[in-house]
Formats: sequence, C-alpha cells, structure tokens
Amino acid sequence: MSETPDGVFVGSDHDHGNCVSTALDSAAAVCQRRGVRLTPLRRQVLELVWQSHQPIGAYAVLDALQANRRDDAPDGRTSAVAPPTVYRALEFLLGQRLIHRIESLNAYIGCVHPGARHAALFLICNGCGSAAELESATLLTAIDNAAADAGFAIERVAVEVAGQCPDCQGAVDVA
Amino acid sequence: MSETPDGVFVGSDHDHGNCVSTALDSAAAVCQRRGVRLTPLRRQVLELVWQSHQPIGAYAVLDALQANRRDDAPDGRTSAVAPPTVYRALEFLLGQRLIHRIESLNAYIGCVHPGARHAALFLICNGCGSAAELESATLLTAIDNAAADAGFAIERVAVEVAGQCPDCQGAVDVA
DNA sequence: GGCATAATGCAATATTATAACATAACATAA
DNA sequence: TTATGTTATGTTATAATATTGCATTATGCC
Ligand SMILES: [Zn+2]
Ligand SMILES: [Zn+2]
Ligand SMILES: [Zn+2]
Ligand SMILES: [Zn+2]
Repeated sequence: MSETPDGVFVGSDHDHGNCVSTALDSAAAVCQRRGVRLTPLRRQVLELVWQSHQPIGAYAVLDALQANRRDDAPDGRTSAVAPPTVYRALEFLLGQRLIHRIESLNAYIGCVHPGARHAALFLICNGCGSAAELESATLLTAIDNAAADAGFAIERVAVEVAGQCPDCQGAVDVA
Repeated sequence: MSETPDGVFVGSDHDHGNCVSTALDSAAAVCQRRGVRLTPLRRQVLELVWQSHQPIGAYAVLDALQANRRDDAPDGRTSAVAPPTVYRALEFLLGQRLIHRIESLNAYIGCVHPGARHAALFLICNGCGSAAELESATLLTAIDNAAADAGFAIERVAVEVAGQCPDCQGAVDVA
C-alpha cells in the first residue's frame, strides 16, 4: 500500500551527471537573469555541492577544491585554498538560492528549485547520509498559521527531519 | 483581529523565578521517576539554560558555571571548567528531554514539556534572541504525512522559524 | 571495606566559522 | 589607455563549537 512512485530519494542507478549539468545550467541562467556573476570558483563549489545527494560540509568542499587545483596545475604546485574562499562561495550560492544549508549537519546541499524563494522540508537519512528536499503546502500553511497566531513575522524556515530512508530501513530489516 | 492571548513569547514582566523553579522541580520529578540522577552539576546547567527564554550556547553555559564556582569558592580559587563537563550535562538533559537544542543557533533552551517525547516548533526572534516553543498538531501531521509518502522513518524533527517577535516588530514600527 | 558503575576532571585536539587586511580581476569613464 | 571604483579572491590569523581519551572521584551495592 505504501507507494514511492519514483521515490523522493534518488536511486543509485539514476543519471547523476544529468542532475549536475541541469543544476549548473539553471544556476548560470539564474545568475545571468539577475546580473550576478557565477565565477569559475562559485561554479566549481556548486558542482562540488552537487557531487552527490548528500549534504557536504564546507571543509569537505575545501578539500575537494584543493584536490581539483592540484589536478589542474601543470606540475602539482598550487597554493592552499583557505576557508574564507569556500565560505564566501557558499554564501553567494545561498544568497542566490542555489543551495540550502542543513543546520543540523552544518552542511550544504543543492537546491532542486534553483533561484526560487521557498521553504523546504528535508528528509535526512541517518543511514546513508542522503537528503531529499520536499515541499508541503500543508506544512507551510501550518507554520504560517502558527506564526500568525503568535504575531510573529517569518524570515527564515528550517524543517529538518532525520531518520531512515526506504533503502536503509530495508537494509536493517534484512539483517 | 490578530490575537496573542497571553502571547507565546513571555513578557519582560512575567515571574521568571517561577519559570525556573517549576522547571527544576519538574526535572527532579522526571529524573526521580526514571531512576536517573539529576546531579548538582546537571541541575546547575539546567538552571543556567533556564536563566532566560533565549537559547544559550554551550560556552556561555561554561562561562556562567565558572563564574558560579568562583562565587561559591571560599577564596576564589577554583579549577577551570572544561567543555566536556558542559557538553556531557547538556547531553544528559537532552536525553531526558529536559532541554532542546536549537540547531540553527548551536544553542540550548529549556523544554516546556519536560520529559515528554514530542516534536516542537520554535519561533526564534532575530531581534531580541528570544525563542518560543510551540506545538502544532497540523504541522506534525503534515510532517508525518510527507515522511510516510516517502517511506521515510522519522527519528528526529527540527522545525526552526526565525524572524521577528511582536515586540521587536513594534520597535521597528516606532522607528 | 571492596567492588562495580556512573559521573566528573582534565588535557589535547578536531571541526566549523569569521575577522581583517592585501591583492587581483573586472567594469567603465575620463 | 590609464585612472578609478567595485567586486571577487587570496592570505593569515583566530574565534567559536565540539569531541576523544584517559585519569580521578563519587555513588550504590555486597
Ligand atoms: Zn543525482
Ligand atoms: Zn538512506
Ligand atoms: Zn520565564
Ligand atoms: Zn524579539
């Protein structure tokens, strides 16, 4: 009776290269439209954030950036990438609504509605680390109503639900 | 038309001593019932977390603990309190559901339903730093439904809404 | 008291994030 | 085209948050 049509969690089989290229293309379009610059660094960071459907920490991005530069350098000689470099790029991407920050993990994940102002619900698997971004009109209405009742003016909303995704529950069942 | 009967945000006038003593008494009862120990340290940390209705960081608790000890010491000579001391006490209090962690602030706040297993919604004021803990059946149902649709087994829920409380909106309006 | 367990003390270190200032890249107008 | 202002990045240092590992002390039970 339970249905997971395509599943909000992507399978291990899906064409992830497509996820990445779509995200990069959308980001370029959004930035173009807004007259802001998706510089090579920012684009690289966005690509790294999209390297999987698992939220990635700033320092993991930093390490990956570093590795990329070593690969690109003619002889492997490169200066180290420093934290502010990464944090500034992440801040830019957050500001343009191209990524989300997962507060409970101090980590970042690509946004599936790039550029759109919206409040999302995240399902975060404690088993495999994957996260799925959902929208629920009912949920947002409930939050709006609760805030309105309290006379509270909403600025930002974070809804983060941790647990086990369908695959990881299956793995446990088998054991 | 908008109503804030007593207001989910406590006023500056309320009897906060009562908040604290109620919280400490409830905590003692909960721990008694469960056969776990609300040691002097844990009790002190709980009291510090309840010192205001603003989420407090672990290191602020640490500093306050330190100050308390200096006051209590006969001559002011005391050893420093180390981070693990505070984090362990906070972990205990979280485990007993006597406090909540606000993920978006890396901070902690007293629970208004001590000991009860529940998912709360927090309204967090960016103006004054106060936070209000609410329950919304509609909201929790919406989250449960979204998770169920995805075949996701919930373990923990964090709903954190940042914005401006009624008082802080007023302050802006006046300006 | 002797023993097991739980709690705390303590030192070191890991992880996450920001401040402050210098340089480089880019745009545009004299 | 150089001058100039602006935005982006580099660089160094440090702040803020959190954990690991082991030693010591307190507590409860026999
Ligand atoms: Zn993908
Ligand atoms: Zn999973
Ligand atoms: Zn109070
Ligand atoms: Zn306020």
